[in-house]
Amino acid sequence: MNTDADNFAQLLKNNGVSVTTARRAIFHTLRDADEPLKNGEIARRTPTVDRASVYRTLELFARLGITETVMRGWTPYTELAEPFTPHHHHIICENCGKVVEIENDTLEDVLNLVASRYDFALQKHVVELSGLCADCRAKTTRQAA
Amino acid sequence: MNTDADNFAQLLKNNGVSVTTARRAIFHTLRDADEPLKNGEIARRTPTVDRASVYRTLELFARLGITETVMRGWTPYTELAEPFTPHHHHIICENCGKVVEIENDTLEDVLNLVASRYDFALQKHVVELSGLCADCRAKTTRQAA
DNA sequence: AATAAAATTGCGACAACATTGCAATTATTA
DNA sequence: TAATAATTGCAATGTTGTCGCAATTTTATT
Repeated sequence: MNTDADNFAQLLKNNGVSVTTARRAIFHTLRDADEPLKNGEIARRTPTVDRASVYRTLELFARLGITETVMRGWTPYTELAEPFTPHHHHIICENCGKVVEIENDTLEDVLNLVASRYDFALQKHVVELSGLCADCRAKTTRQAA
Repeated sequence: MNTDADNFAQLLKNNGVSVTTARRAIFHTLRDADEPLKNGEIARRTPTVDRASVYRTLELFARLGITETVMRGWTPYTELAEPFTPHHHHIICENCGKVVEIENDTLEDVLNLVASRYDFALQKHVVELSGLCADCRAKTTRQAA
C-alpha cells in the first residue's frame, strides 16, 4: 500500500528529477489538505521547506502534471491532479461560499467534442461554475420579492 | 453610439456608486485591451490612476459583474464581462500558445444542466481548455514517432 | 558502503504585487 | 452652487514571488 507516495516517487524518477525530502513534504501537504490551497498557504504549511524551494517545487509539480490550478475568486489555488486525486470539478455558491464537487461524464464529453470541432486535441481543462445553491436561492428569493 | 460607455455609466448609477474619471479610465483600459490582463498590468496601463484605486476599482467591477476573471497558467487575468464583450471561451495550444475563441451552445447547455443537477442556479462559469492545435499535433507526432 | 558528480536546497537580498488609513479631492444632491 | 457623501491619491507597510550562489542532499558508480 501507500501506493500514492510510490507512484509519486516513480513519476519523479521517470522524469529524471530527484526524489527529495522537500518534494515529499510538499506532496504530503497537498495530500493532507485534500482541498485546493493557495501557494502561499502551501509554503506556510510546509515550514520545513524554504519558501523559494516551495515555489520552485510547485512549478515543477505543475510542469509534470502532479498538480493543477483552479481559480477561486481572484486567487489561484493548487491541488493534486488526476493520478492522485479523483477527477472532479467544483461548483461554488456565490452567496454562502459552499463548495460542492461535481463529477459528470456528459460535461467531459462535450468538452472533448468542442475541442475537436476546433481541431484541438484536448489535454487539460478547467471548469469553474458558480451560482446560488438551493438554500441561498430560497432566502434571496424571499427578500427580493 | 458609444453605447458601451453609456451602459457602463448607467450600471454604476443603478448600483448607487459614482461615475468617476478613474473608473472610466480603467474601463477604457480594459476595453482597449480586448483581451484578459493581469491586474498589475491594468494598473500599469492606467498611469493616471493610483495603484490602490485601481485595485479597489477592480474589486468593485468584479462585484458588479462588470469584469470576470480567467486563469492562464498560474495568474488570474481580468477582462470585461458579458454586457461589454461577447460571451466566449478560449482554447489554448499548449505548444505554440495559439489562442482560439470558441462559442458553443451545447457547452452552455450542459453547464446549466450539470448545475441544476446539483441544485444550483448557475450565474457564472469559467471554462478554459488547452491542448494541441492541428499544426502542433502534426509536428509533435512526427518527432514522437 | 564510500565517494565523486549532479541536482536541489536554503539563505539573504530584492522586486513586484497588493492593502490600509487618512487627508485632500471630486462627484452627487438639493 | 453650496453642502454632503463618495472616491481618490498618497505614503507607509505587508505579502508574495524571484534570483544567484554556496552548502547540502541525492544519485550514480565502483
